[in-house]
Amino acid sequence: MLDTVRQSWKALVEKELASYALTILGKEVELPELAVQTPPKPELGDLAFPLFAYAKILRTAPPMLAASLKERIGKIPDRPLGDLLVAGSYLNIRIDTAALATSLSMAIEAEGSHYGENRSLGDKRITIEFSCPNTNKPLHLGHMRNDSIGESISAIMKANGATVRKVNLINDRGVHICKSMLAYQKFGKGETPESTGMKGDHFVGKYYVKFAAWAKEEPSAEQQAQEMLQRWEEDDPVVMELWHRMNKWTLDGLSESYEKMGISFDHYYYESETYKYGKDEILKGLDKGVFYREEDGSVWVDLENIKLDKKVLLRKDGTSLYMTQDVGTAIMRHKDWPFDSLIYVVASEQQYHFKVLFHVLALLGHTWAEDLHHLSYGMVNLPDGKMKSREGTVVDADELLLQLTGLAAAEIRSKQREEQVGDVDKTSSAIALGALNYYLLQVNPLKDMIFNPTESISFNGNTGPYLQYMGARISSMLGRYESEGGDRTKRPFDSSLLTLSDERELIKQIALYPEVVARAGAELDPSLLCSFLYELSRLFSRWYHDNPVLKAGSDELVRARIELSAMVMQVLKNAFALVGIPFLHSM
RNA sequence: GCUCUGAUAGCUCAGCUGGAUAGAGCACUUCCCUCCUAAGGAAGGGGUCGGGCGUUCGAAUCGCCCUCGGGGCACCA
Repeated sequence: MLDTVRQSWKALVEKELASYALTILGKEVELPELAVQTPPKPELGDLAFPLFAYAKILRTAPPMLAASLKERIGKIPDRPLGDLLVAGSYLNIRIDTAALATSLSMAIEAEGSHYGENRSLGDKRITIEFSCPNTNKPLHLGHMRNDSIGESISAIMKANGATVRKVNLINDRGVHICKSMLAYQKFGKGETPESTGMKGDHFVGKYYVKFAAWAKEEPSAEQQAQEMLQRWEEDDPVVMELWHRMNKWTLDGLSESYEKMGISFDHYYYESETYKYGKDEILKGLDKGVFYREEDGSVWVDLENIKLDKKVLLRKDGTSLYMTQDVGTAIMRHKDWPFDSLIYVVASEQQYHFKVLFHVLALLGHTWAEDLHHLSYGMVNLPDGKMKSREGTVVDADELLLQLTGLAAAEIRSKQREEQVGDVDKTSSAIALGALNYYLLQVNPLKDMIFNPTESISFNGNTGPYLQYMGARISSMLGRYESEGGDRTKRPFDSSLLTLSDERELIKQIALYPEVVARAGAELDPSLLCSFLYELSRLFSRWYHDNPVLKAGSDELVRARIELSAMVMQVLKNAFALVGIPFLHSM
C-alpha cells in the first residue's frame, strides 16, 4: 500500500524531471532512473528522491534542481496529496498519512488475518522438505533451527499465494540406527520407555550414546553394527522386530516434540522405503547418454560444464548412494504431488550435494528441475564453540523448551498475573515457543549463529516475549474500550487526528507490512519479518507510553487511537503467524 | 590445492539492488510506576563498518588483492 504511494510520486517526479530537461536542454534526453529512498529522520519527510545523478546532465546543482521540481510539482492541480520539501540535494515528500490510515483501516477491516498476503506466487505448488531427523536420538538445537525455518518459510510461501506441501523424510535406516539397536540388544535388559518413564526418543538416544562408550572398549563393535545392517537388509525377523519397536519409540517421542514446537507435516517419507529408489532413474539417464559407465561397472556423471568434478551415481556393485536416493525421492515426490518448485531446508554443509542433485535432475530432463532450491542455513554454535555430542554440549530441544516454559511460568507468578492469564501452563508454553522461534529466526538463515543460553532465556529487549507483550497490551486495551461501551467497528474514524510523529511512523510501518511479506518470500528469509515486527513493536511501545489512548480526551481522538492500535494488533497477529510466535491476549 | 561463506559497538545481530551525522538488543551509568500490565519507556557513554587499492559527485554497501574464521571437495549419509 505504501508502494502505491511511492510509485505514484516517483512517476510524477520523473515526469517533471523529463520536462525540466526539455526546457533546459531543448531536447529529449535519456535520464537515469529515479531512486526512491526513505529519509533518515521523520522531520525530513517520508520519501526521498536524491538528485545527485542529474547534476551533470541537467547542468543544475542538486539543491537548485530540488527547488525547481518542488515549484513545478506544487503547481500541478491534481497531484497526489502530500507536502514537498527541499532537503539539501534531495526532494522529499511528506505523504498524507491520514489518507493512508483511512485506506489501511478499510483494507485491514476487509482482509483481517489475510492483510499482507499477496498472489505473487499465483497458485504455484511448492513442496518444502525440512526437519528430516534420524531415529536414533532426540532433537537438538540444530534441528530446531531447521524446523523453525521450515515451518516459517512454508507459512511465508502460503502468504505469497503458493499451495504448499510440507514433507519430512525420516532417516530411519543405516548403520547409525543399528548402533542404538545393538546397544539396546546388549544392555537393554528388556526395559522400555514405559518401564523407565522416559520419552521414547531420549530412551533410544541413551542406547546410541551407550554404543559409543561400548565401542571404545570393544573393537568389534563397529563391525557388529555393520553385520546388523546386513541382517536388516536381508529382512531378518529378529532385527526387523527390534527395528520396528525402537523406531516407534523414537517417532512417538519426536511427534510429541513437534507438537510442542508447533511443527507439522503434510506427509512423511521414510528412508527405509525410499532408499532403493533412484537406481532406475540413473539407468534411464545412462540410456539417454547423460551419464556414463566406468569399466568397473560404476555409473558417473560428468559435471565439468557446471565447473565441478565427476560424481558417482551408482556403485560398481550396482547399489545406491545418498545422491541416488535423493534423485529417486525427488522424482517420486513429483509423481505423488506434482509441484512447480521444491525447497530443501538443509544445513549449508550440503551445498555441494544440492548443486549436483539439481544438475542431475535437469540432465534427466525434468522440467521442474529448474525451480529447485536449497534453503541453506548456517550452523548453530554455542558461545564457547561448537555443539559436540561427544562432549555433552548439545542443547536438547525438549529440555530447552521445558526450561523456557518454567521461566515463563515463574515470571507470570512473580508478577501475580495468574488470574488474568488463566491457564498458566498454556500461556507459559506459548511464551517459551515465541521466545525460541524468534531467537532462531532473527538471524539471517544463511549465517552461522551463536546460541547464547543466558540470552535466549531472557524475556527482555529484542525478544519474542517483548513482541507478545505488545500484542497482549493492545488486546487488553481494546477489551477495556469495548467493555466501557466503545464500538471499534464504528466507521469512519477521523484519521486526521493522528498527527503525531510516532503516529505517522506507525501508519507507515503498518503500510509496509505487505512488502515485507513479499520480500521474505522472494528471499526465503524469515528474519526480515522479525526485524519488521521488532520495529513495529518498538514504535508502538514508545507511542503508547507517552500518549494515552483510552484517556486521550475527546471521543474522536480515543476512537482514532483505538483504530491505530487495532491495526497494529492485526499486523502483529498476521506476522506472528509467519514466524511461529503465538499471539496472546493476556500474559 | 580448488570452492562456497562470513568479518559492523565489549557481546549478539540489523543495515549491503551505492546516497543525508552507521542502527538495535544485551551489558554499563542515570532517570520514570497516585497514569490503559515496568516482560515497559527516556537519556548517556561506546564504532578508522578486518586491512589495502580501485570504480564513483558519493562506498559498510560494488570490483580486485591480502589477513583471519567457518563449511565443502568419499563407490559415507
